Parts: sequence; structure tokens; C-alpha cells
Amino acid sequence: MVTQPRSMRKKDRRLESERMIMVAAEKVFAEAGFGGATMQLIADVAGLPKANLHYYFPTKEALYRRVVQDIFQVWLKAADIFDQASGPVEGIGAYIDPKMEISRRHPAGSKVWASEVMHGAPVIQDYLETTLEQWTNGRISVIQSWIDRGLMAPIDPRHLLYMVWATTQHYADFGHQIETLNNSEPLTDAQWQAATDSVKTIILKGIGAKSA
Amino acid sequence: MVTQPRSMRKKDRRLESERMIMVAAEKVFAEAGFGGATMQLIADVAGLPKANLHYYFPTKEALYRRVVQDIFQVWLKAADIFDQASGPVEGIGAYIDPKMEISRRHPAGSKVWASEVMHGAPVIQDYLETTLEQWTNGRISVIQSWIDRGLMAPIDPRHLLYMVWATTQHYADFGHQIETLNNSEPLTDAQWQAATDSVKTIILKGIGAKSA
DNA sequence: CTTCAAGCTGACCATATGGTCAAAATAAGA
DNA sequence: TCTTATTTTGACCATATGGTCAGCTTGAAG
Repeated sequence: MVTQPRSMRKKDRRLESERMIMVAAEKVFAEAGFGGATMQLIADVAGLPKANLHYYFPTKEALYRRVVQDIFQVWLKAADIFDQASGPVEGIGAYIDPKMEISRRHPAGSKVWASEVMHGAPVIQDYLETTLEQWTNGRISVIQSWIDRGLMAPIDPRHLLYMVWATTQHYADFGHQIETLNNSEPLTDAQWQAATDSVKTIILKGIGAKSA
Repeated sequence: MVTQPRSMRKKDRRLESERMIMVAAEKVFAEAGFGGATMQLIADVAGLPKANLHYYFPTKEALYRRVVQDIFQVWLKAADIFDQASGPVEGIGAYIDPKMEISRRHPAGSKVWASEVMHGAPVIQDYLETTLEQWTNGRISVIQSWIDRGLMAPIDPRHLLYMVWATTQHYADFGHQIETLNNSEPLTDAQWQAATDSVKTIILKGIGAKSA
């Protein structure tokens, strides 16, 4: 077992370089959009010469694609909690928490995603049609079963999901506006908590959620 | 009064040209973002040679600025209803309607606005700090008075506003995603109505709104 | 009909950008 | 140490873009 750690080291090295570039790229794509972002700026943020970026990612679009796919994974992972829930209070309540946390800790990713979708999803259209649609339909079934069991009001599950997405992601995508309206100060821990509580309270009460 | 109608005609002519360009620009900015949009493409969409754009708008940024300001006006106008409301059911209910209507009829504008804010509001930062802040504070007072009069639950008015903005604008900004999840079909009249009803129902019920 | 200001446009320019490449540097293996 | 594969990088290129400008057209006023 001497070659193993060596080849691992190589792989790790490459992965780490890719990771550094992707972190920089996510930031730049979020701030400038795909069209406004430049490979030069991404390189500068990553602290590398531009040519080095093209060694790891052949084109700007390839790099962008990887960033968006990466975000999508994080996005889906947060939704796991949904499955283990016995009812809307647990399920939706627990879904909102990580969504808000992502908006707080990963705002650049949320912005890149929003930007991608707003521009017609040129890169991840296939994901929308396959993975996202399946995930959504699965969750709709779950919510419908809650309705059927009288655990919540007969709200269209689809629009409920959209409302959760919209509201939680708003704190990332429109974070600048929210911060400006907060005397140009970032939200404090307490304010983030208040935001999360407000969102959860309104939605859970709004759908007449009952504990299972 | 012979010169009057003539100079008016001239002015109208100019305004009409500017309007045509701004419509095309709004569309292109929405689809490609500021950085991805090109003056050439805007010109093509408007059916004019590129140089003609620069006759009416000196720079790409000037054109963009006008588009964003225009959107902001539409955005604010929709909020007038708020003032005449006697309570949350009337006020917030009637606010959601035009917001949803704008999302449906004016999605490009909503996207440009979202994009501008997401990128740190480089152009309309001053609007955020003045007009928007004042408007927001005014509405917060109104909502707070409803709370004080027992017309709704003690929800933080600020987060309630954010939720209304987020949810209604989501149907424009993420329209492509919503359409994809609707078998790649645009929402029908009935579906838009259902969306609006769902949003209103959840939010009004969520804040425990009572008619005044 | 003439004049003149406003509107329009093809051709052009300087710059920025995505991407390439050959050569140098570095690391890994024998 | 020597050899080979991987990584790094400065210099370079073709193209696209925002913006300019001189000249042309149009249409209204006198």
C-alpha cells in the first residue's frame, strides 16, 4: 500500500485545485453573472494565472457548468429531511431550516442558481426536466398524503413548494436589498433566527399544519 | 398654437423611439443579464442599426439605468393599493393581486430588477436607500398598526413584506423553472388564478388576518 | 424651393476577452 | 540520479464588443 496514498495524493491535489477554482468562480459568477464574469477575474480571485484555469477547465462554460451542478447537489441534499417526516409541521418546518441556512452560508451558490434559471436554464435544463421534476413530484405526493390524512388544509402542494423555495432563497438572492433595508448592516444571528421563525410560522399556520 | 403640436410630435417621436429601444433592451437584459447583453443584439431586437441606439442612449449603462428605473416605477405604482386598505385582508390581499399580475405580464422587468439587486445594485443603490426604504418603512407602520389593533398576529412586518415580494416575484424570476415543472407548458389562466389564490390564502391565514 | 435642424447609418477603432501553445518548472517513479 | 508524466505560465491570437464619427436622409418652417 505505497502506491495508494501516492495516487490519492495526486487525485486530491487535482481535486483541491479544482475546488479552489470553483470557489472563486462561484463568487465571480454570482457577482457578475455568466456574461459579466471573466476568466481573468476568476483567475485573480483564485490567485492563479488565467492559463492555469484552462488547464483544469477547458472552457468558461465547462467551469460554469461544474459550478451549477455542484450547487444543485447541495440544494437537493438539504431536502433529505423531507422524507423522514411524519407530518407537515416536522417535514416543512425542518425543510425550511436548512434552506435558510444555505441562504445564509452559501448565498453565492443560490445567486448562481437563480441567475441560471432566470436566463432560461441553458446549462441545467436537463436537470430540471429529470432530477428536479422527479424530486418535486415525490414531495408533492408526500404533501398530498398529509392533506388526505387531514394533517393540513387542501393547499396545492406545488404552490406550497414554490412558496418555500421563493421565500427562503429570497434571503440569499436579494440579500443585498435586505441588508440595505437593515441600515446596510448584515443580519445578525438573532435577525436570521427571527426571519426563519417568521417564515416557518406564517407558512405552517397558513397551511393549517397539524402535528402527526 | 401651431408650434405646440409640432414640437409635441417631435417629442413624441423621440419618446416613442426611446420606448421601442427600452422594450427591446429590457428583454435582452432579462435574458442575458447586463454583462451578457450586447448592444448589437438589442439593436437587432429593436430592428435598428446599433449606431442608432447610441444616438438615443449614449452608453450601454445609460440604457440599462433607464430600464431599471422604469421597472422601479411600475413596481412602486402597484403598491398604491396598500394605502387605502382598512386592514390586512384588504391591504395585503389587494397588494398580492397586482404583484402577481406584474409577474405574469412583465416578467422581463422583474428579472432585470432581480438581476440588478443580485449583483449588488450597482445602478439603483441610491433608490434602495431612499425611495424603497421610505416606502418600506411606511408600509411597516401600516402593518404594525394592524397588529396593534388586533387585526393580525404579531408577525414582524418586515419579513411579511419580504415573503410577499419573494413569493410573487418568484413566478416571474423562476418562471422558466415553473414552466418546466408544468410539462414545459406556460401556466394557463386557471393556473395563474390558482397560484394567486394559494399565495393569498397561505399568507393571509398565516398571519391570522382579520377583516377590519 | 430652400434651409436647417433632427434623425439615421455604414464604416471604423481601440480594447477586452476566451482560448491556445510551446516551453519551463515541478513532482513522481525506477 | 535519470526519466517520464504532470502542472504551471508568459506570450500570443482571433474575435467580439462598446463606442465614435462623418456623411447621408428626412421633414418641417419660411
